Amino acid sequence: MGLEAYRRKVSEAKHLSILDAARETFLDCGFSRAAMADIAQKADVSTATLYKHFESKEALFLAIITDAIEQFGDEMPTNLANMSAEDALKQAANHYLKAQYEGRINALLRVVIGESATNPELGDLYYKQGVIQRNEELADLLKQLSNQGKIKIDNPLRAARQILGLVKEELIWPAMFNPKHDPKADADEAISEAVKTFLARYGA
Amino acid sequence: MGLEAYRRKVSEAKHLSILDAARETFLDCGFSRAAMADIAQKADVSTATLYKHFESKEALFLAIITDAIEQFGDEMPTNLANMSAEDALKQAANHYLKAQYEGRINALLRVVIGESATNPELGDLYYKQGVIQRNEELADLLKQLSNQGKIKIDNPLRAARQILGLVKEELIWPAMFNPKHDPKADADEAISEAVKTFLARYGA
Amino acid sequence: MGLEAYRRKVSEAKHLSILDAARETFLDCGFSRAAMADIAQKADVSTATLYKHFESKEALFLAIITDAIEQFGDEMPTNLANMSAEDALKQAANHYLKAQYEGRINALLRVVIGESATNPELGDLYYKQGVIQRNEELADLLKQLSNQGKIKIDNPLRAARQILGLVKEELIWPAMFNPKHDPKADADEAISEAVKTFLARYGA
Amino acid sequence: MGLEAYRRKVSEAKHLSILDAARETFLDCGFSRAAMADIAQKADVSTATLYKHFESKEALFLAIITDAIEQFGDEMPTNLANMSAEDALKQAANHYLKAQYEGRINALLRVVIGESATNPELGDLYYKQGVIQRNEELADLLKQLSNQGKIKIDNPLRAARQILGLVKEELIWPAMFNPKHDPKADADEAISEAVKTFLARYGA
DNA sequence: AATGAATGAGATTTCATTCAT
DNA sequence: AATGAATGAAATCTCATTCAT
Repeated sequence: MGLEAYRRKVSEAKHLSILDAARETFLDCGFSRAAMADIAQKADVSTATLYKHFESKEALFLAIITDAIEQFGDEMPTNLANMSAEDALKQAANHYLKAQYEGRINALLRVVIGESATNPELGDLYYKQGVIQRNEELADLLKQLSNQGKIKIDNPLRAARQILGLVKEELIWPAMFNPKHDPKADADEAISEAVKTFLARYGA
Repeated sequence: MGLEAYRRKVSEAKHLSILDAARETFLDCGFSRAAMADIAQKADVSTATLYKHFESKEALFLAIITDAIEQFGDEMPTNLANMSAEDALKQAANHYLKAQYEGRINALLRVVIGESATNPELGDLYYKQGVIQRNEELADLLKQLSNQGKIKIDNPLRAARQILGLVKEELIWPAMFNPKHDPKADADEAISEAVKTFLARYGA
Repeated sequence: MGLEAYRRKVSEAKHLSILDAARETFLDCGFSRAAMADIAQKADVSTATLYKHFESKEALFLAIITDAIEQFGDEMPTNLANMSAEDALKQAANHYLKAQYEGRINALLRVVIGESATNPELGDLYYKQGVIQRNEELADLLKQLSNQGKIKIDNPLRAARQILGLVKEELIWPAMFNPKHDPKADADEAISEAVKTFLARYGA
Repeated sequence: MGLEAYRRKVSEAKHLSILDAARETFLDCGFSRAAMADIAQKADVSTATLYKHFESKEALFLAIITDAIEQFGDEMPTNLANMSAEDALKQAANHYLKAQYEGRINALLRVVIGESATNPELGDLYYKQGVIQRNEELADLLKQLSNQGKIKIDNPLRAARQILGLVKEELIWPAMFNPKHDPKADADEAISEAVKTFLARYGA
């Protein structure tokens, strides 16, 4: 079915172009300020077409969030366990940072947090799939390091939260208030200090 | 001028009542969803009066934020230096938590973060006055504890950020995504663990 | 309170002007084709003002219907019982007709009937308040005539429906399909014939 | 041309399926609320095909009405003249009722009446072909009964309207306001009473 | 011939802000 | 000074109709 395949291809292209435009708009403007007409224009379709693809502004927003969440997890490097604890932690932190800034996850976070007051299910979804799950991935790494005797940990999930807390406070939290925040200057030192504090307690 | 004084008093009362109503509305609904008409009704004034007191919705919102910021700092207990480092840190953390939850600072944070994408000056203001400044107050405490030989710290501001990061990750961050989050169950243990990690590095 | 009174007067004037414009528009165009913007323009107000007075298109429509229904009943002349049965019935029929055509009740009927498929409560309301109630008023007249021995009736409500059926089939039904239908030419004869048939059965 | 014949057959099948779907939709929802996309879906064709068969929504609606009108007249039983006047009239009334309710003519009527305000030609068409013509069929029956000396009538058309008016007022009119109206309970008595009044004037 | 996708035009509704008294 | 009423501009969403394949 040449026709059908062609149509599917075009439709998928439009779908992606809409998602891109919506993502950009929502992350730049937040949910309320984003206008469906603007999104349509950016995606080079009519608003009617927009509504053929997503049945409401909320549905479109949710699709953006869900999409973003689904792409989490690919970011954690896998062979960290072959390194020293210090190097593994630093590299994990760097990967995390890169994803947050280059993937505009910080911008996403701002919007989700801003909407959480009036849309708690959204906040819940993001927290469970976007926050806790990533914590667990880090906890897995810590468990491996612990099994290898490189660190000593009894509660890996809490330990994961602790090192994340140390890193986020310096490198993520400021970006919540400033969309142009650039962590480059502070990153290495902040990560290094976070790891130092972490290992002061958990180092073997 | 008894009459003039009376009028001023009434006007000030209205001003406060507007601020209260606006605060409640903005924190519940976020900036965009909050309606000036609702605020006026809650404050028991007309919309026209609202605009006599605040020239725009943005100005009103800014006043709320500024007000909130001004009331920071009253929360840090003063005589912590007479305690053990552990107790002082725990008590400071508890005070911080109490202010965040009882004063609805978490709700404020959600809104400010949500607005920071489109209103960076606001984010900047809040971050400088509302975040950094409180960090510095905590840094002062750490300095005192350090001077008394109870802890060993070379960079008090970073240390302050570190303990705050440890506490916030467990007790504040979840509330960003869930307006009904209640930290009571976890608070003591989380604080205790944060202090433990902190002192593992900085304890005397 | 001069100001308050003035405002009330202006507001009531606008309210009436909106009702007039809405009535005209709904009766001319039906519910779906009537546009709130048109109604606003005809009433010389903005659409926003329209929505200050009536919270939705449906509410406005319902107000029109309710208003119309409330004005029923003033149309039945009261001293018919002093006449011959024939004259009384003829005069009642004429009054009925006049109300239907001059008051645009036929137009109202068309719209209500058209909406009844998708809005059964509306149909129910109109049937109970607008149809049955008027039947009962006519039944009262018949009862009086019967008590005076001018006619012989055991079931006044059915008799009322019967004479109304005889009249409506000739003079109202055609207007349901033709907004410009004018009954003048046929009215006298149709009424006279209806009364003749009616009295053939119920005449004393 | 076997292929062409096949195509014609398929096309005719689609035509009928469209008509069915449109009839159902229009009668359920009225003209404005009926959506062409829904009709297409119900008919299992694309909207483009819909427009190949009917050039506009109005044309499709008109086709439905015209179709319905064309099927009138098959409903009047033919051998009524062999009965007593009373039985013939009762049976004619019953047939009429059955067609109205089972054939969804009442639903059709609601829609046509609702549209007559903005589409007078439609109302005119229906009134002439759908109302007057059926009246004339009944008038024919009355003429036959009259010729047989069973009733005495000088103006058969008016007499037809009269008996129809008597019946419709009780059994059709209520259904105009209530799509779920069921006449079963009242039908026999109402018809019997209508016939009684009719024969009081016209009985031989 | 048939279709799924696309859209322009328009619908209802909302709201920050101003105006007349 | 205070207000209730008013509004322009814009938001989301719908739908009859057309187009590219």
